[in-house]
Amino acid sequence: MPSLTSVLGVLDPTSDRAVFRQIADALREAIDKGRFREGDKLPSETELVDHFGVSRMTVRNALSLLQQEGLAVSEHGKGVFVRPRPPVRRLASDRFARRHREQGKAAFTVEAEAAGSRPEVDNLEVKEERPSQDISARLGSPRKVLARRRRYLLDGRPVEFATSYLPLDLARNTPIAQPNPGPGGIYARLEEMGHRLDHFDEEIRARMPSPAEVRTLQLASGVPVIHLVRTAFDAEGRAVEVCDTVMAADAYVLAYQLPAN
Amino acid sequence: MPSLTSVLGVLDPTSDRAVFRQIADALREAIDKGRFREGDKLPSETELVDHFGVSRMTVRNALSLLQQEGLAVSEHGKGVFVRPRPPVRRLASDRFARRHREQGKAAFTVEAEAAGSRPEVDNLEVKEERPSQDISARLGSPRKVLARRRRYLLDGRPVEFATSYLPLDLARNTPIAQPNPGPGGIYARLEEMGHRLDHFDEEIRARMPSPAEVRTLQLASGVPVIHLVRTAFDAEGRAVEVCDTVMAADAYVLAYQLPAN
DNA sequence: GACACGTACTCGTATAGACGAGTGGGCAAG
DNA sequence: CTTGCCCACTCGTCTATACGAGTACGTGTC
Repeated sequence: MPSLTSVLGVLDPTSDRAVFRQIADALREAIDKGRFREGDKLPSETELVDHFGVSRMTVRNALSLLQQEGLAVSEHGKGVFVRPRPPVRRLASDRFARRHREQGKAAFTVEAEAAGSRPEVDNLEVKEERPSQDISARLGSPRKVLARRRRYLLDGRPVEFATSYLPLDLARNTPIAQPNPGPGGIYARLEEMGHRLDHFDEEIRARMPSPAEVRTLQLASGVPVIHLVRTAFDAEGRAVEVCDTVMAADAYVLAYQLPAN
Repeated sequence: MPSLTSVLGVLDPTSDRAVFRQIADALREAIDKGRFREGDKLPSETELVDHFGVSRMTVRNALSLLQQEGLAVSEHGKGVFVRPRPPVRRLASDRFARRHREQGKAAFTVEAEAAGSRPEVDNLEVKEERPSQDISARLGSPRKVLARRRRYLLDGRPVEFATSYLPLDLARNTPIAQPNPGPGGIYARLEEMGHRLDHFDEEIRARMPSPAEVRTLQLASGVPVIHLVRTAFDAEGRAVEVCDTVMAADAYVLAYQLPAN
């Protein structure tokens, strides 16, 4: 195996760049050049201390930088590893087209199985509650809403946490208030109930996760979340559902098609 | 002014939660509750050291956590501040509709001025180059492409860095190869040249920025980027342009409208 | 008043040391 | 062979100290 010097080079003591940044640069470059590949173990803190002749805190600063950048993950007792790129789930903009609703299975399940992954849904919760100000405004200020919460996993890994909100007067005592709303999901039920869906508005933000989100999505540090809020409108222009979704950003690509006219 | 204890509480020595996490929790809670507001200065490291009775490194670990979460920013020589939420630029999915192209000014300029901000474009670069593998595949494998790079700023703050790629056979010796392609931008020129635009495909990812992106977008730590790749197709189904855009995630909300059928 | 300077405060960087805790392999006892 | 333990190695947390560098402000000089 090649010497650390040939892989990482040495420090430039004349540089005004902070030592821990130089070390981070060296590691980043080695990763970019493929000297360390996805899942590979980086040199241990002790090895880096010996190689660069610096204190351990300096090395840890460097490694911490790489983790903030999402390039590396540390595992207690094992080492620091080049962060593997998980398989990406692609969300196409036609995923809510009526033709997809008419089959039966949930969209998430169908797509995941087509991609060769094992889908799971957990943390199911359906309850009535008072809406937050934001949700309330989007739904036309209902006094109470039905909230449907669930978490989606691929091959055991949580990738998405979503909550649907529906005005209570619309959802109470319907299949939508059941844990399993039946084939085609709540959009199919809404249409059966006479709310022909017209269009969806989606708003997309990206940000760093809250500590709670880190827990429920088991996020590595340096992984942002995509926050998507979708509002469903029926043919009369009424907002009939708002779906608030937080996704692990390293697991998703969102795809949209826009007409040019 | 209230005592630090009433704002931040005290440590729980019996807790198994790491001290620096407890300190971060206390600060986070105080921020959430509005005890510290946007732009407010947090207690200095020294004050926190005195208040919690811990060493400075522990306090710095806590503050560093908040910065990674995007909740705080530090300024050398001044202090650590609650990160202000910059005004958000909203990108609607109809922003490339033909009717918007027919006026004249660049979309960015028009929107920014409408929102009361001062728009700027800089770092203009137009050159011919060999496409990367990804760009090449999206454009139908041209040997060379015209690359148009520019950076967008709002009120002096960089918010977006974009590169447009066009097959060279299509763009060479046209207004598109000029630094300023004229009213309506390159999409207007493409249509004048007979490439009637049919639709756009957009792919959206979110991730942490590279060090180079941190520089060009002057990103605070804890701010992800939104990476958007748009491909423009003409009526014959040919990909005539790919636009690769990196946006400061805290400056943008992307909005899309999807039909339900 | 304008300017230079010193000083106190801020965060940034780095060192050295200590102990805790998770992991995995080897070795010895059963 | 299996089980259980120990040990070596890993990263996690925390202390204590030191100096550098950017900022703000007051003070004294011109």
